Amino acid sequence: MDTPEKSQIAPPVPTHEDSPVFNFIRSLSPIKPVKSVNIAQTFTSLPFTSLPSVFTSPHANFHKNSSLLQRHQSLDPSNPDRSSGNQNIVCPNGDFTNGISQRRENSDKKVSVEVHAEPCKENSEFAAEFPQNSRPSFYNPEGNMTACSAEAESALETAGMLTPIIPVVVKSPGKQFPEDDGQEQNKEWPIDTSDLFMFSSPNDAEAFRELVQRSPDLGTVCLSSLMSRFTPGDVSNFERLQQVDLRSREQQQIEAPLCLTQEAYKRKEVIKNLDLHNLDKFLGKYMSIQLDKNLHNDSGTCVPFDYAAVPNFHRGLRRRCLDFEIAELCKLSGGDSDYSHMALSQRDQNTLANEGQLPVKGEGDPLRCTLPGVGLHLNALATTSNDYRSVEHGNLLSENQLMNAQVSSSSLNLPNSHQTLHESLTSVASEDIGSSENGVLVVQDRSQSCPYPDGEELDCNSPQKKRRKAEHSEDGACKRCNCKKSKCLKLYCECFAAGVYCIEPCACLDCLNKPIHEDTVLATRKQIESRNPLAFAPKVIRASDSCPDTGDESNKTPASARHKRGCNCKKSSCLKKYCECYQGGVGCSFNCRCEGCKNTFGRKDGSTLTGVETEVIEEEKENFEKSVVNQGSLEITKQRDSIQATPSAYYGPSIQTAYLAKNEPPRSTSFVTTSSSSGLHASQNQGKLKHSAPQPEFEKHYDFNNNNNDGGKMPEVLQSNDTPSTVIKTASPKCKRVSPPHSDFGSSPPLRNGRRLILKSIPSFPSLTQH
DNA sequence: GAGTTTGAAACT
DNA sequence: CAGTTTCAAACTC
Repeated sequence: MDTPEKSQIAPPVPTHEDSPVFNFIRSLSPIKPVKSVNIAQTFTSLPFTSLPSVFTSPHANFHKNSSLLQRHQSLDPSNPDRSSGNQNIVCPNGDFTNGISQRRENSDKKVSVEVHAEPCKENSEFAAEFPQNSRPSFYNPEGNMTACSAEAESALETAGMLTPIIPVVVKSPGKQFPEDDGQEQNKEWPIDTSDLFMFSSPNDAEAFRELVQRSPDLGTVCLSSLMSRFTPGDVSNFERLQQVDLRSREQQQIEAPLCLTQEAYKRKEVIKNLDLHNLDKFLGKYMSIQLDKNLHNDSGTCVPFDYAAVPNFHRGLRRRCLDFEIAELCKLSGGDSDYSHMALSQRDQNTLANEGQLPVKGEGDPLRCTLPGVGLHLNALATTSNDYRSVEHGNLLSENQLMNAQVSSSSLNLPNSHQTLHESLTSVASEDIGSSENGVLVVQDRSQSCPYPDGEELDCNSPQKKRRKAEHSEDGACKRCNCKKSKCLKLYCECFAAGVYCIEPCACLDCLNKPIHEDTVLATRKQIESRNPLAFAPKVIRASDSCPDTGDESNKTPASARHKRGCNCKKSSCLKKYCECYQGGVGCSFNCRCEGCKNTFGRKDGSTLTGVETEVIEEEKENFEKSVVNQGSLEITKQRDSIQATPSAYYGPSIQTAYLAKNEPPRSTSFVTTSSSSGLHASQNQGKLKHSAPQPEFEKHYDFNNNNNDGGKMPEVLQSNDTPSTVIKTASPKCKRVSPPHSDFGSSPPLRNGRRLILKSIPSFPSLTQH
């Protein structure tokens, strides 16, 4: 336990009154270390000039949960004695428990109070999982940390701190941490140092913290800056992570100040239930980078978090999409697992739950101010009002994403436990990372971030804006509805149909498509899916840009895709957006039952356009494509998102089993994936499919008698990504379209160009059915 | 902005 | 499963 180093660093302190801790405590005169609300405490002697803005955030109360309270000497210049002599504290027994330590740098410049947590047996597995290179390093590189439990505790108690102090961690860099030698019974999680002090107001507390953060040369202080803006759940998980990390800390010659709020401690049981694998990695890397940045910046000064510089976490995946699914997912994974605190503080979540979305307040955050539709992002955070079960998939951030985005966030929305989700998200290319007002990280699809160029406020009530909205809201992006009677619980509602919650820009009435009505939404969704398993599937199955065997540029045109079910236009000639094919930018196919089809993207009859007609149509097409720019990639993204964020694998049925359930042989196929998406998509999809349903079963329920392609051979796509495949029945409730396999497409212009429709994957779609 | 048209969704 | 109704988006004025 006791190592020579420890003795050298921190000789025992004879008495409590004379102990460095006691002196240190006394030096903190501005703060009366008495837990009594009756005692007015001031911070007047501290040179902070303004209240930290952070306190206006939802984390305003977070000082209670702040993990680390550290002070620089300069905090209290009136106590010169603090700077005298080395006052390292040695933990007499060196037990690796918890505690408070006074820390003094060799340079005698830094003093900090740190709370350490012991390694936790229950976390040992995480230690193994946690990559060494991603372990957090919240340490001052040169810091020699020692700690004392008994002394510190006694001293603090002597000083009048009534808050129980928990045993202490002793650790010096390079020292061996003793194994958890049977002290489990004594194990308690350290309390928040904030609890050791009473501030006259939260502002004081925060000001104190802020002040500490400004200490120019106290690198580790930055940690408090970081930690102070975590949600309690973040902190608790982070602490847990650190506990895990303690075991191997000696290998890295580092040590971390551990911090754990009482609240977090109370949540220990909850934390225990979490699979923090992803969290660990995420937090580890994130913190590593953050702290490394903070601790090792060139100037040697603490780098405050720049909220404005925080990229938008909400861009990248799906906005409010799939809240339904995640809610369901959480339910499936055990409703008692509290994922919520990983994403939002309770306060935040309450706000969310009550409003269906987070209030859009961009104060102090230019980014948020300027981001149109930020509410959309926040919508992604939709949670249940009670248990916060919902965590948007988009919240799952891969460490890669985080790293790439150079995260500088104050608070973390921690990923949930689903490794698969995590993995799937790591491959999302179009993600940015940002933070909400609450610092909640949300990943959102860029394409769904309503990127109105002028940053104009969304107003779906304006026809022009509506139109533009539509342009930007293809395939579920930025859906905004105007429902009056459907309560946004029918497919009439674009939001609902797109699998997203309605948000502020919606002009719907009596909307039930909100997180607070999650149960209703889910139930309705299930009901609809029971009627039509593909009801929430992408309507347009887009061709891949990676069709290897064609190289035909036209393959990338909308004509290479098809509406999964086809249209039924009578009067619009498939030339207006009434036509779903046209709206989706795809040509009509034999699946369509339209009359007088003049779809410029491809007529149902496959008639060839020539001469002027072609030119006109091409022009039209061009214009259209401008309006749905990136739609192709969007579609891919969407499909990928669908798979990633709400893969049917997570819930069950979906397409793979849909037909099985109906015992219907799949017939023609509007549901054709034309070498859909990218290989990524395909591969992922396949992977997911494997998860949810045995491949053979999947194959069994689709008609692969593709006449024009493989003559009924099993599509290779099911074996590899490059295989042509075929047609899948659309699963329209009414089976409206039963087209013969696909010579149809062969006759259509796109196919005539040599494109082959390849069933690379079945776009996933939300399926809530539990299995 | 109000009214109309349109076709999908829902219902019978 | 066809016919009808409902619905909301698209469109027109």
